[in-house]
Amino acid sequence: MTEGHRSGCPINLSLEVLGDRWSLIVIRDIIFGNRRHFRDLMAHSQEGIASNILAARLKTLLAAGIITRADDPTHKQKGIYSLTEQGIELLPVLAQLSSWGYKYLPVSEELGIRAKLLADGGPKLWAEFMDELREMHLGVKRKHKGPSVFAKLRAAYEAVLAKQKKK
Amino acid sequence: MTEGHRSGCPINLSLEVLGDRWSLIVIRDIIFGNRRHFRDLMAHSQEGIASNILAARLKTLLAAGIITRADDPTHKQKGIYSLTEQGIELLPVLAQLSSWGYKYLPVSEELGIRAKLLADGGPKLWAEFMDELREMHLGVKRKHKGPSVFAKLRAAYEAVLAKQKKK
DNA sequence: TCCAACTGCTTGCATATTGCAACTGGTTGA
DNA sequence: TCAACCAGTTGCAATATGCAAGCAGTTGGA
Repeated sequence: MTEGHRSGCPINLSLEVLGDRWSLIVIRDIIFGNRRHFRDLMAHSQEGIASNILAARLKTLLAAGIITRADDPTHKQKGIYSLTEQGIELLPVLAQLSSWGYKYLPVSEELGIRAKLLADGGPKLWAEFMDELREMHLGVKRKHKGPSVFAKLRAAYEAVLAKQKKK
Repeated sequence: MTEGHRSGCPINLSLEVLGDRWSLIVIRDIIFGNRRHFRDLMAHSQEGIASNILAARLKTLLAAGIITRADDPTHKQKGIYSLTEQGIELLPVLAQLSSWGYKYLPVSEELGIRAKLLADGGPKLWAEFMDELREMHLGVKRKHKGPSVFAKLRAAYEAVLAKQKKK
C-alpha cells in the first residue's frame, strides 16, 4: 500500500491521504453528524456519496490510521467506525476550511451556521469539541464542564431549519 | 441557489474548489516559494506537476477568484500570478493541514521545518505572514515591523539543507 | 417458521479525470 | 541568426469516479 510518496512535504503528504472530493466529507459526517455506521454515512449524506466510493474511502482512512472499525455488539453485520486521535485532530483543518468557505462561497444558511459558530468560537472552542470527540470515540471522559459543543452546534442547525420552515 | 453544487455546506463547497491532489500544492508554492510564473511553478515543483494539469488548475483557481493573472512588463509572454485576498486567506488552512501532516505523516526534515515554525508561531504568526503576502501580491504596505516571516521560513529551510549537506 | 426489511459492502459498466510525452507558436538576448 | 526561453496545448493511455444493481448474510415481527 505505502508506495513512493511524491515528496516529504507535510502539505503534500496530507493531500495524498485527504486530497480528494470525498475523504473530508466522510470525516465531517463522522465528526459533526456522529454517523458511525456505513449506511448512516451513505443515506443521510447531503451530497449523496455512492456506496462503492464510501467503501473505498473508509478503507483508505482505515489504512491511514484516521479511523478504526469495530463490530457492533447489537448486530453481527454492523460495524462501528470511530475516529482515532489522529482523526480527531483533523477538526482544526475542517474548521479553517469551513471558515474560508463560509466567507467566500455560496453557503446555505442552515449549513453555514455551524461554520459561523466554529469560526467565532476559535481554537478554544475547537479544543473543547475535540475533548468531547475523545469521549465519543475513544471513551476518554471529557475534562471541560458546561454544555456540549456538539449539542450546541446541532441545536443551532435545527433552530435555523425551524425558522426557515416558519417562513 | 446552489445550482451545480452538491450541497450548500461550506466544507463541501471548499472541497469542490480545492479538493484534489494539486490545487493546494500550487497555492503552497505561490505562498511559500513565491513562484509567480508558469514555468517557475512547473519546474521547481518538488512533486513534478505536469504542464497540462498545472494549466488546468491555474484556470480553475483563476475562475474561483483565488488568484489573478497579469502580464509581465519585462516579457510579453510571461504572466504573473498573484493571490487575491481570498487566496491569501487560505494560509490558515495550509498551516493546519501542514501541522497535521507534520505530526502524523513521514515528513522529511528539510520540508518539515516550515510546518514546525508555522505550528509553533500560531495564528499570530500566520496573521503577520498574511500581512506580508498582501504586500507581495496586492501591493498593500505591511503594517507589522520586524523581520519578514517569509524570509525566516526560507532561512530555516536552507539552514536544514546546509546541515544535511555537512553530514 | 417464514419473510420483508436491513446490514455492509461488491460488481459491471460508462464517463470523467489524471498523467505522460511530445509539440506549438511566439519572444528574447547574444 | 539562432538557441534558449515562454506559456501553454494536444493526443492518448491509465486510472478514478459515478451510477445502478446485486449479494450473502442478520434481524425482528407475524
